[in-house]
Amino acid sequence: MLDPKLIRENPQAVKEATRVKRVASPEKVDAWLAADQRRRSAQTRADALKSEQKKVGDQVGQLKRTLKGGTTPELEKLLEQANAFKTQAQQLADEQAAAETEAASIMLQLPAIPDPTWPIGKDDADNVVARTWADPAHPPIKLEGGKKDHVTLGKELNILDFDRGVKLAGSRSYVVRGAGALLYSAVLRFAQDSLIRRGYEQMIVPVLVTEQCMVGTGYFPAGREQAYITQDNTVLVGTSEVPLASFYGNEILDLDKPIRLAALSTCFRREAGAAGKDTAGLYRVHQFDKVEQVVIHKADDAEHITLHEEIVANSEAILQALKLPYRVSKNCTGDMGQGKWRMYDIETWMPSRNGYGETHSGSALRDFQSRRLNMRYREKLEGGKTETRYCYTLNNTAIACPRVLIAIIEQYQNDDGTITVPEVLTPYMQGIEQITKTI
RNA sequence: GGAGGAGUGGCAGAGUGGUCGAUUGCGCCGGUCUUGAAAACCGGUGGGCCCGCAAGGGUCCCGUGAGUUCGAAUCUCACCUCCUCCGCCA
Repeated sequence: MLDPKLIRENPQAVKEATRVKRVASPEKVDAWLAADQRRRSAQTRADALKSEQKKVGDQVGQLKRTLKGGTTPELEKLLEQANAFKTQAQQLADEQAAAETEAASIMLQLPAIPDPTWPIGKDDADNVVARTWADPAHPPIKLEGGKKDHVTLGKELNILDFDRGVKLAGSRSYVVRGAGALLYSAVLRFAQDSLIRRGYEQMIVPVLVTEQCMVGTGYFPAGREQAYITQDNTVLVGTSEVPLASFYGNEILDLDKPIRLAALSTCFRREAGAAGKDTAGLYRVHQFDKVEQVVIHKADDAEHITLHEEIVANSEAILQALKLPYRVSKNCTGDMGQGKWRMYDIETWMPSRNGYGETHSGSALRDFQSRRLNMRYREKLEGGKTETRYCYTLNNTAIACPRVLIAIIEQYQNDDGTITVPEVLTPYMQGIEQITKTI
């Protein structure tokens, strides 16, 4: 959601945002302006009328009290007047409500204005690589000389079972078993510990949330098709960013310092419209587990940038500890989505793709979500006064399984078909340092 | 799932048709007093929207939404949430 004042004062900037982001359209901006104008006009008239109505109502009350149940021509006349006001006020209220509903509905579709320093572009092909990293001892490998992809390796070692996964749950389903399952949770636990050390509060949150949370975080209404919705109208989240960012919704916070949150949760995505894309393997699945970071802080652009860099650095530290080659890209405007101000993707090297695959996505949303979530804080001003402002929010993946397992399995494979467990994960692996076929 | 009860400001808790956006206490902020602090005393203390350069004015908000009424925190209906008891259950 945008600041209404901004749209009124600079509609051109919002129209430009619809263009570079490829979200909504300039016509939507004009439609909002018109609805907003109608809304305000109706309210001004309705408020004035209601004010008169109240005065007459008060007179009726006073008169009735003195008359104690009786009536006079004066009272009759006042009641007639009051009834006339009532009808008119109802009409204006309806007019106002209709315009309000329309304006609100359009508002939910409008894009936030992206940071002008971020790349402008159409889609992910226009993203700009900011940096690339690889441990010199663990460079990106290619699938040649007998090296295998994670599907083949996983099946051979019996740590991945796609056939039975599909039997249990349909397409894009999988089972991770044995040492693979240990590796799976080891990665997640390592990421959690890493964030705990960096001062992030661990949260266990609902993954089945209200529609309000989905709208509030900006996933609805645009992304309805991507979500599983239950017969109770609750929604299975595609990321714990949704419950984390919504956690303080409808509240006014005292924000002495940024609120740093992290949650491990299962995530669900329908992947509607992705039919035929990345069908094999662990890359694009309906259910996965992810450790997510969310930061809530004051409306301050400089701090926002610092925190955005922080959450990306947190994730890079995890990948570096795992010695996985990756690169960080600035997402161009066309690839960043409706609410983002800045966005980085981290892509990890995946030999089977012979390229980098997206494993992390870190966004800075300024007040886009907090306006939708009605999440504010009290800013102390000079002279002891306070002002409520909308918070700024950020989020980034810390690690997501099974997707990152593609990189781990393929990068850490040995010539004999075994997989070496990354050193930082061995404390979580019950003494297993190498995954071999055991079943 | 069945039967009852309840949702009021940061918290506690009054208020059952008008002068109530709401008594009071606690908390919080400012001040007086004090070497300093505490105590005591004095004052202040919610949010949204609309009009306005501003000062200020108007309007809405007592779980949510509809309704009754000239007028609703107060009456009616629906929904949501919480509590108690019973049943079932990881």
